Amino acid sequence: MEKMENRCPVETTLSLINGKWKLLILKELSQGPVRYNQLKESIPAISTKVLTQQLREMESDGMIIREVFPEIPPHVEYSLSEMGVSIFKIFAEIRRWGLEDDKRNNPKCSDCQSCRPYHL
Amino acid sequence: MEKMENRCPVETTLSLINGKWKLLILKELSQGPVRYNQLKESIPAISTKVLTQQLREMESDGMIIREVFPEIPPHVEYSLSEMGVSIFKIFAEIRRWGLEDDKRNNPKCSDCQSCRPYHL
DNA sequence: CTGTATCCTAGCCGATACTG
DNA sequence: CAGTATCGGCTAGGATACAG
Repeated sequence: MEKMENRCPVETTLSLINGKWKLLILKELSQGPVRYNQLKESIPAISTKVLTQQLREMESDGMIIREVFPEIPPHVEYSLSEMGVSIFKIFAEIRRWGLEDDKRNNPKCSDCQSCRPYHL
Repeated sequence: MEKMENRCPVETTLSLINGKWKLLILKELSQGPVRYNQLKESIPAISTKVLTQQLREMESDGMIIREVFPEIPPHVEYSLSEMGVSIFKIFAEIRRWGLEDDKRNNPKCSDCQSCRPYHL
């Protein structure tokens, strides 16, 4: 799913969250603004490189907002944009579907490796 | 998003359609049962290997049904299962979201390379 | 007609070290 | 604290040839 080549709203929408960690990031930010290292701690398995990468993509997609406080030491806060909130709600819908459907025997979200405290 | 390791309904759901062509296949099947070569012709850009691969995955995920008619030459029909229909509807919802949101300047789905006659 | 079997590539992702 | 820079592995997907 390349970003600029597909013209399908569904694929475009899906490409917005198709990084390996974007849903998780979305979830973390849904609690309110979070700093870089807080994110890193909430999602220990992600590397700094990939975390930054995904954050940059999400920012340029307009899903999240990156606010820099000109202090020393550096201080950066990430938060959901309005669009970030609305797409997050969509995936709450999907979650509902995923849970409803017993046919697929979905184990309830209990111990995603980096997703312990909350549920998507 | 590995299939058997994640426990998140959202990720599980997304993994169901995270092949590059699965949405397209879903769409083709939504019109009714289709034979292998019909699919290949509707989606010319896909290779036989990948087409078969994705079909097999979708089948084992319970989204589609593969029916073999014991004839010569071989005759195989693919169709949506009940679950396939229901997930397809979800992504119709997403499409609606994608189209509503002008902020992302979604070009209307007009000329996906292999997605001409219908819209997702 | 409905697929396998090979071989190959691009891009995602990770580990680790380093920086303003 | 909030990131770059580098190197390198893995795997989904693609091209092509062949088979029952």
